[in-house]
Amino acid sequence: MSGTHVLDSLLAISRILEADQERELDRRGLTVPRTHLMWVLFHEGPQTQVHLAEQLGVTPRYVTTLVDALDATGLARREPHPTDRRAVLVDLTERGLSMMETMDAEHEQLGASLIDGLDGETVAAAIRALDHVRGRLETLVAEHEHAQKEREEW
Amino acid sequence: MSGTHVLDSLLAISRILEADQERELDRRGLTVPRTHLMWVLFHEGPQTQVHLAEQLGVTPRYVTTLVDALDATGLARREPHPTDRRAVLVDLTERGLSMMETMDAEHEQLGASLIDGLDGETVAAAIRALDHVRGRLETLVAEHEHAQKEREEW
DNA sequence: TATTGTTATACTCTATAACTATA
DNA sequence: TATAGTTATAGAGTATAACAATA
Repeated sequence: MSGTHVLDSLLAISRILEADQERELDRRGLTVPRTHLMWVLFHEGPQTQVHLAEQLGVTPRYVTTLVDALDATGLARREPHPTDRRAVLVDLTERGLSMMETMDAEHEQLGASLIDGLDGETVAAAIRALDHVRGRLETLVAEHEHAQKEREEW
Repeated sequence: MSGTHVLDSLLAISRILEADQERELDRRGLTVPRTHLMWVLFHEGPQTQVHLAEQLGVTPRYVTTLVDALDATGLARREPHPTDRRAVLVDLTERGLSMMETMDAEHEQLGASLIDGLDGETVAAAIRALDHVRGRLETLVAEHEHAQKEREEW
């Protein structure tokens, strides 16, 4: 009963966060996967496309498309890899970097404003519960993946 | 600081829930928006396409595409509207219905299993916090929308 | 021979604009 | 004239398969 309440609240919050994020990105002419790619560059520095594909959980082919789009809009660029002539290093441009800095600040601000008005104990309990839920979910997902592999073997 | 923790936990949980959901749907040959449409039919009964478009927050044109796909896979069907010959009523087939029943049960089970192992007080505090966060988010989104409208007026 | 990235192709998500049939 | 749904078109997300250049 209350478990369903927790799940439904989480799903509702997800939907709102996602919709708000998409609207904010749209306003800047960005899209979710492109921003995600820039986010990785922002936090981990220049990367090869294969590495980006792993980080983002998408195919290398799709990274080509994303980088093409970011390049065309002047947010990222390809540079030659210093030692491997097959590979390129993708990096943020000045404009891409300053955009990520702005978004990073907004992220912090949003986080603070979410718990604004809640007492410390409730926040602490919520953090405990969220961490627990996250752990449970990771276990469940692992089980699902296991079940799927078994299925695929037949 | 802890606000960012809450936000990051929520985002991480969203990502996991979404990825897991997509994998489960994929396994059944479904997609997220098609399932969402079936979910509405399951909970609210047969609907016109215009009404479905409103419920799902998409264009009527896209509902046509979704219903076409569900029809082609035998999960939903179009029926003539009893009084308005322009309109159709979309309804679940037997197979669509039983699929929704299965998913509904799994949803309940997932909810229960998420809080499995947490004491009642923590769960209560988490629910309080989540409801608060949701309210804050709704306020923020409304503010964003307001700001956007102002921008558009110039 | 294995790996990096790209060309070719295809399906799904989603929108806008124009149109048909009916209200 | 307004509304319900569809044809036409298009951009974005995403995948697989085949291929080129380089390791």
